[in-house]
Order: sequence, then structure tokens, then C-alpha cells
Amino acid sequence: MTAQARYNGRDSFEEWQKTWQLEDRYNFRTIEKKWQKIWEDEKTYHVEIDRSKPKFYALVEFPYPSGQGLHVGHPRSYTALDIIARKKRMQGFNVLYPMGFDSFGLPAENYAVKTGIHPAVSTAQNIENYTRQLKSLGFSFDWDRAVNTSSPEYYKWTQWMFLELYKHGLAYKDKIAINWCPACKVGLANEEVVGGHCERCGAEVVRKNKEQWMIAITKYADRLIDDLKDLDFIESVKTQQINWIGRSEGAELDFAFEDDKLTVFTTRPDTAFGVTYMVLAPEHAFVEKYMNRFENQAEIKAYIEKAAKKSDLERTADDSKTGVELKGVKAKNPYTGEEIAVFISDYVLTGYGTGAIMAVPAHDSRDYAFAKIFNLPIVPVLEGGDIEIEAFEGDGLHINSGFLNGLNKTDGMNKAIEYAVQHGFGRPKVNFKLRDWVFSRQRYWGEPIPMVYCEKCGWQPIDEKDLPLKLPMVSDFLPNDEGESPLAKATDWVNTTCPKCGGHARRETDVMPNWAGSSWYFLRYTDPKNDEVFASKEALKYWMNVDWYNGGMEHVTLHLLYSRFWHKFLYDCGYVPTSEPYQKRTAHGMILASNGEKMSKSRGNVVNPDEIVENYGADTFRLYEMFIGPFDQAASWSDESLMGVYRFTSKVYGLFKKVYKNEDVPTSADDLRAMHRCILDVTERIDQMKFNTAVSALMTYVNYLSNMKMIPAQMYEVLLKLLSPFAPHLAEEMWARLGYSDLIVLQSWPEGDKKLADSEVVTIAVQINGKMRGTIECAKDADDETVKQKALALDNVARQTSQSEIKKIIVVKNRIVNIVV
RNA sequence: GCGGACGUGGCGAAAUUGGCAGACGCGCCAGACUUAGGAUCUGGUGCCGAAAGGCGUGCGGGUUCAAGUCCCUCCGUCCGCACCA
Repeated sequence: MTAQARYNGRDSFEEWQKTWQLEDRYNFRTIEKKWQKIWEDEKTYHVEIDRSKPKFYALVEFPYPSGQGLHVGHPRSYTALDIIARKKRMQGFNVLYPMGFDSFGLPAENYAVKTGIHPAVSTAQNIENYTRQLKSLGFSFDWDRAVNTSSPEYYKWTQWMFLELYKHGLAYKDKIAINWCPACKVGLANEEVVGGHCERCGAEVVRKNKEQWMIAITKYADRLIDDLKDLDFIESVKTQQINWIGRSEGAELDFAFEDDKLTVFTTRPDTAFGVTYMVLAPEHAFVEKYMNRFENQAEIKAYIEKAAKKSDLERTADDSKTGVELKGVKAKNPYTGEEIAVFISDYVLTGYGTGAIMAVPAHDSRDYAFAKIFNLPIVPVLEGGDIEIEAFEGDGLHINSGFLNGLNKTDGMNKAIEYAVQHGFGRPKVNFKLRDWVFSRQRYWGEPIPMVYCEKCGWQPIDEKDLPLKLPMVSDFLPNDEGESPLAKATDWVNTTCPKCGGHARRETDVMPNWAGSSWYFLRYTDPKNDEVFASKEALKYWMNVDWYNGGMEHVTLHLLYSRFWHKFLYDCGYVPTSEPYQKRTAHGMILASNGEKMSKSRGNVVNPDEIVENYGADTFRLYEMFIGPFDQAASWSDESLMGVYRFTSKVYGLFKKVYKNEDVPTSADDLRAMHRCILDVTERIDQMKFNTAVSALMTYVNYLSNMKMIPAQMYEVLLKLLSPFAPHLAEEMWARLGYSDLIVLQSWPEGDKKLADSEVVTIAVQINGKMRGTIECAKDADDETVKQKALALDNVARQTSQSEIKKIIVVKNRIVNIVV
């Protein structure tokens, strides 16, 4: 149908008006369901590779389908990228905007323990419920591409990728002290320990030695930092990644210790002349090895035992330093030849550097605190600071430092390392806080690790053709106190044959962590049904990278780091075409309850999205979440503000009565200005994620239209197009009522004209000595002299300038005149 | 302790990045129409003041013709990390 068709055969406004009997209220319940069905039936948002168009891949973090259903926080992110996706579509891009479910995880398993309902059953129900809720909000997801990490078709490839990691030597088994949650009975990655407590249940985490599958993410540490510089990530995300990886450049130095070498890592080799003692972590190998040489063995053993019992939290919560001297032994400073005392103390960590330090109390606050307690010498080797008060950690010129004297920090460091290398007792060294990724979980509801253990052949990967290795059905989901996975009880499944020798072997009973499936899901979206490969080269080449990825700040250290690593590994193997998965990453703020607290079931302040959709409609809900405040900041829910947006949608609906054909195109300069201003503002603000002010711009425009007697059709059509990414159902409905038979979401995005958007007459503020005294109306870009004369002619100005001398007049074009007297 | 973000009406917030502070919305006040329903419409609304006018962006200072915006000191809030040598 063409534009002409819409007023067919009618020539008076009144007559035209009669053709649409508007209900008094905007009936969103019927309207929204109607359009959702049409979009679904017509597969409006389904995409395929189309080389005639530029592609755009918009991604949001897929949810864990919890039993509580969708949280009002989820749609904030989904709506934001839905708006971006819809706008890009209207701008001619081939847009991939997919959704799926990260469906392995602890809650489903805990629920199973409590109720006996199998995780597979509850997960399927929850996914169904989430899908219904998401569809009720009118997102433009391509549902044909939905993925589900707990389906065998999906985790087949997660397992396959694990095998690739194993074959490339990046997955290995190691007995290490892991973070153990005694309540969940599960090993946790460092990333899952928050302030010494289990991220999930809050119980205090203890250390426990266990054999675990590890992934050598540290091999990628440098690249994970360095490659950030070419990415369009918000600064806070980059900073968090960098801090988490924690690169420190320094040196390793060997100190003579008995007839052995005691190696330390330091970032300040320049302060080596100020070393007055050394400290080992209580777990350091030398303590055990040389125990019989120490004079105070009983005291040392008692200290080690005490330290072992302390959790990390206890160790760090108490920053008063404790320790024991290893009496009877000395170390030798390689720079000075001086003999120094050696201590053990739990302020030195076993897992970082070499587990031993050289202590420079004059220039390190921790060493300083320790030296004060144990009355050890404090020798300053840099000028500046006062060691009577505190350690001096700043820069200065070296003193008491032999050949380093007179050098500053940087020069001193270079020289000190150079000297150590020449004399064979040291070398430059880079250390990272990042540890290898603990990849085993003693749990049921996760991807089985496709490895078997044979007495003869050791750990063996299962054959690729046997993938997926399906998770067996069990009915008892409790791990035992030894921390063995529930899978250990499925003996039929556990006992198998060795792929190498054919003899008896046992399957790995630990499963993968939740982070595994989410490390590559964005790749699967490009080709979700493929059962030959995880995604075809063609699909990956066309769709990757993700152009814009939005998610929560809570995932920017863990998930983002893991998935970047995982992707880089696949890139190195030649399976994906790009070395980074996400070109742009943004983050949204949380939605809090009205009192500013987090929403939670226990607090009873949870807002249910279903109720909002039922009572106000999806469009109002979407608009409200965008209007609530700056997108990247936390915002509190408010029912009253929601009403304001509801009024707005009703107004848009009501305006239809005034749309009239004889005024098809706006002619007055004011009308044109209002329209083009709105186009430019909304367009720009969507790109910048300033959704709250984009909605404001729409409101301003609607207020303008409300004040018109009749609305030229084009002005209303532009409103609908600009509104359609935010409130797609309403826009679609009114578009259809205008007489169009094709969908508004397939129309092209309006072009704003900057010239028409600007006024020919500008209001210029007039100031005297920086204080506002009045305003004048001038033609746009009027020359300074005209503006000056007009300003001076103002009553208010004339009165004040007559009494004093004008020193200077500053004219800022189209903005302001400031008269200095 | 370290790192980051931030502090603007009664409230959520805007401010073209140095140029009329408070757009837009909530709430509130007044009026209209109605008085069966979170109603709708019109106008007003930073503070003090009857008015002229004055004062206003956490506090104090500075730069500038001009500061919410830039610089320095302090205070406060939130979020990360937390003995990483």
C-alpha cells in the first residue's frame, strides 16, 4: 500500500477523523500480543548471511534461567541493545541479535537436592518461562538461533574445545591448594572468592589440596593486557582487566642461603642495598628442606601449623605482622656481601613470585611494619621521606647504595638489574597476579570433562567421535564430604575402557565450571544448528567480531577474561578469524529497589516484570527502563515515574486523532525545526547510549505535537519511526492505522537535517561582568557589531552602563554577550 | 591502605564539554471537567523576598570576561581490589 492510499476518498479533516474510532485508552494488552504474533509468524527478526548488506552483531549476556524468572534488571540491557539493533536494522544493516541460556549451574542442582526434581527438568521449565517472558517484551531476537549450554548438542563443542586445550598442553591436572567452600563442598576459582567468602553461599573459604584440572590462562596474560589497547571497551572495564591480570615488571635475584640459592622476586631491585632481612612464606620449600639446621624448630613448626589453619581472610583481616626467625641460618646479600637474618611470616604469600622476599623496610610499608615489631634495622637508600615516621615509597636519588648512588628510581633499577645479570645472580622478570584457571568442579550439573584415567596409560582424552560425552542421569545430587562429585556414584558411567590400551579405566567425575559454556556461546550463535563443527568458517567470517557487547559490571573480570582467552586460543588454532571476540564492550548499571537496596527474595522487594507488562504494557516498561537514569549507573525502581512514561505512550496513541492528510508535509519553519531536532537528538543519543535523554527528546517532540491543532502526517510518521526501537508495538500499531501494510521495523531510519533543525533566530544572553541581565533576539550568525548594539540598547544594560566605563565587550557567536565595566 | 566512579531543586535527572544552571519526568500547588475506579486537561513550581533585587551545582580557595564543567585543599557517598613484594 502506498502513502496515498491512506486517505483514499476522504477530503475533510472531520471525515478522516471519523474513520478511526479510537478507544479512549490505549489497549496495549491486545495490541502488543497482536504484533508479537505477527513478528513471530513472519520471522521478522530472523537473519541469514546477506553479503549485500553490512553486518552488525549486537550481543547481550545470556541469562542463567533461574527459578525466580526474569529480573527487572535483565531487560535494561536487552532493551538497550534491542534499540541499537532495531535502529541499525532500519539503517540498512544485516543485524544479528541473538539470545540463549547459560543453563548449567549450581542453583538448579541445589534445587534438585531440596526437591528431588532433576536439574534437567527444572532447567527446561525455567527456560520455557524465560522465553515466554522475553517474548512478552518484544525484543527483536532471532529465536531460531537460541542456544542452551546444557544441551548435548551444545556442550559437545564445549567438550571438544576442552580436548583441544588438552592437546595443546593448556589443560593439565595438578595437585594444588584450592579455595574450598565447605558449605557448597566445591572448589572455587580465585575469581569466585569474594573477600574470603564463597561468591554463591557466603561461607568462609578454606584451603584444601586437591587434584584439579587447570587451564593455563597465564600463558596468555601478556596478550590479554596488550590487545586491550585496540578495543573499544569502556575505560573502567579495561582497568579492571588490567588490574586483575596484575602485571609487575621487576627482577628475580638469588641470595646465597646456606649452600643453596634463595630466589626472590622484586619490583625494586634498586633498593637492594637497603635489604636488612629476608622473609619466606611458611609454606616455602626451604623451610621443610633445611628444618634440621634451625635452632628453634619447635617454634617454627608451631607457627607453620597456625598459619595453615588460618583462612586467607584471617590472614589478611589482621594486618599486624607475625613471624618467626629461622635461627642459626643466614642469607647473603649479593650486592653487599652482608649477612642477614631470615624469617618466615604469613604476610609473604606462597602463590605469588617465588614465595620469598628481600625486605627493604625503609622503602616498603609492609616490611617497615614487620621491622618495627621485630626491631630490625631500617636503612634508607633513597633521599626523601623520614624513616622515623614511615616507609618512603616514592622516587628520589639513591644513597648508601654503592654504585647506584646518585641515580633515581628508574635508572637505579636498570643499573641494578644490569649488575645482577653480569654477575649471574639475577635476571629481569615479569610476574602476574593472574593464576591458572581451576577448571574442575565437584558437582553434577555441568559439562562432563571428557577424560579417563587408566592405571597403565594415565590420563587419556576420549575420542572426538564419542562426543558429546553425555551427563548420566542420577538421582542423588549430593557430593560427599570428601568432596567427590555426585558423578562418582554413577558407577556404570564411571567405569569404562581406556581409549589407548583398551584396558579398564575410570572417567573423570568432576565437571566443568559455569564459565566454560559462556566462554564461546557468541560463536555458536553464528551457526547454531551445525553438527559438523561448532560453527562454519563462512558464518564466523561473516558475523565475527561481535560489534557491540553489553553486560553487567559483575562479569567484566571473570567472564570477559575467560572468553577473551578462550577465543584467542581458538584463534591460535586457526578456528576463528579474529584474535579478539568483542570490538566494543559497554556495561549497564543495576536496577535497585525503590529504597536503593538490591532486589532480593529475602528482602521481599522484588519487582516482577510480568506484572509490569500486564499492568502497563511492554512498551511502557521498555521506555521506563531507558528513562530511569543514565544507562551505566545504578537506578532505583519507582512506580510513580513509571506512570509518567505510561502517560507518554497514551499521548502518542491519542495524537493519532489529529493527524491529517492535507497537511501531509510540515511547512512552517518551527514544525520543521521540531521534527529535525528530534531526529538528530534521538539518533545521536542512541549511539551514545544516552537513552534517558533520547526519551526526553521524544517527549519534547510529543509535547510539541500535542500543542498543534492538526498534525501533518509526516511529523507523526517520523515520531513513530524514532519511537519504534523503544516502543515497537505501539509504533507498529499506529503505523498500520496510518494505512501502511508493511512493518515499521522494516522502514528506513529518518535523516535529520542540521540546517532545518537550527533556528534562524537565536536568543542571546546578555551579561554584565558575568551576571545575567537580559536576553536579546538576533538573527543566527549575526555579526558581532549588530549583537553588541542590540545588547547595549537593552534597558537594563543601558542603566548600568551609563554609570561606569565599558572596558571590554565579549561576544560569543549565537551564545552570549558579556559586557565588562 | 590502593584503584575507580560520583556529589546539582522535595525526588529521578539535564546542561551542545568553559558560555542563559535545573531540559524531560515524578511530586506538589491552583484551576477546569468530573465527582465508580493508579483518571484526564490547563497553568504554576530552585531558594529567600511583597517587590526591586539577592543567593544558588558538597566545603574552602584559585585560573578566567565567563566555572556544575579546568586546577589545588578538605569533607562525604558508592563500587572494585585487598599483605601481589
